Amino acid sequence: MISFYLRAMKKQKLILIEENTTGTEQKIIAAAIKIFQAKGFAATRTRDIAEEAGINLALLNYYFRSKQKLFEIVLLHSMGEFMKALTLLMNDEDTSIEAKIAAIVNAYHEMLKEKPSFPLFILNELGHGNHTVLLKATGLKKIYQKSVFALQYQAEVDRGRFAPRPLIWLVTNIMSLTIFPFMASPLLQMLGDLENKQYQLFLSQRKESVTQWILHTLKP
Amino acid sequence: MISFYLRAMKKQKLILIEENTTGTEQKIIAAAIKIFQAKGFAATRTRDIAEEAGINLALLNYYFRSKQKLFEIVLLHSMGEFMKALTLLMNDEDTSIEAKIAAIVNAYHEMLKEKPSFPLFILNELGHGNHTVLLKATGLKKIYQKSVFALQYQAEVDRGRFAPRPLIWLVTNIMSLTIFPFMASPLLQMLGDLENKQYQLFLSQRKESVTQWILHTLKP
DNA sequence: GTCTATAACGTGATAGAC
DNA sequence: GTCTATCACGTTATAGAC
Repeated sequence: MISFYLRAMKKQKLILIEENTTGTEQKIIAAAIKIFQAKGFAATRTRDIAEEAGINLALLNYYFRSKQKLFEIVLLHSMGEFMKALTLLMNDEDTSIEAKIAAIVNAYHEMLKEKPSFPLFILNELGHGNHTVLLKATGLKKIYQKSVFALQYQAEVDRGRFAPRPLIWLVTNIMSLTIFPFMASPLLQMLGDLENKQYQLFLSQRKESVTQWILHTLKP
Repeated sequence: MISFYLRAMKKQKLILIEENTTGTEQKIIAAAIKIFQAKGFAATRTRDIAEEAGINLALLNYYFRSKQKLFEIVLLHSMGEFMKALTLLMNDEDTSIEAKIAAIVNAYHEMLKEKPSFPLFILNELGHGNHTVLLKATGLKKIYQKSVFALQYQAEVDRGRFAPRPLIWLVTNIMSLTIFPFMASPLLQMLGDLENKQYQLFLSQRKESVTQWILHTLKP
């Protein structure tokens, strides 16, 4: 996975790094992913990353020139992970669009159960720095606009089964309904007076309804 | 507004500060709100706040003992602003629950048009530090659980018009559908290939449908 | 209350030995 | 490639004059 994004970045001439990453390099990247995602760019100290990787601070600067460069690799990789569910499932030739939506909702739930801090990290960093360049480097837009999913959606619109709106309406609703409840868990847990386990249960029960709600938003 | 929260914090013995805030104190708080909300705790330098307030750095530490203390005031105030739309509108005796939902959706849109970075700031800081204590200090839970809105909701559930689920289901959907599109604007703008103005238009057009979608999620 | 000057500390990055 | 030691700088916080 990582090498894929390194290749993408190389194409964009954003970084100059060899693909054949050594074991140490991998360890550092893995540690950086963990710490950066948990604390964000500003609150992260390169010393923490080095410690997590079990290596020395100097070595970190030997492999990656600076904190910023290392961060860009992490952000790009995170973006890829974050979009993986979407992009992979969107190009299944054999399933209906309804089935795809259900699969995407499910995939996001599985991922966010493991990494609830994921979307907050990405959206936060995307909002702060000028990382729009990086966004484009992932080639996300193309994958999204030329997907089987997009074609199926347009076909349904043409047939009059879906309201005639740009695809972004649907994607916005899918993400809103699936991702936000994970991002806002501290707030919603407090309001609903729910313990961690109870909140997890709420989310999984809710998941069963989400796909139906999304499909309803498509009606003309 | 600020004094209200200072009073709340005083009750909780979290900070020791006089209510009769001077002009200078207000200027510092206003500056702190602006900078902290824009950049988050870690990325903010007290120097920036002092400059924004037009005063000296030492003065900032004279009024507020530390960066942390000042931040807690800002976070608590921000929480209040963020929930204001919800809590005020939830206690209108004269409107139906449907009208309340529409009003809340509208209020959030108005607020987020002005301050799009608001929710990202709050959720991010809430997720990082141990600010759960602060959350409780706002007394949000009581306002929420004992509101007219909550009573109306329960009445509709008892009458069988709404599916028998805890109120948190509804609140989660309201927030998800209204707030997330603002938080994820860099990502969604890129995917939808929309300029800033086009994206604003998308959001306002979308708003017209959101209330209906929310009402649909209530059906048994 | 408000300022200047500075202390005390933390952090990113590098020099240089091995 | 990997380490120890250290630099150079920025930042929070305080001391002390006015």
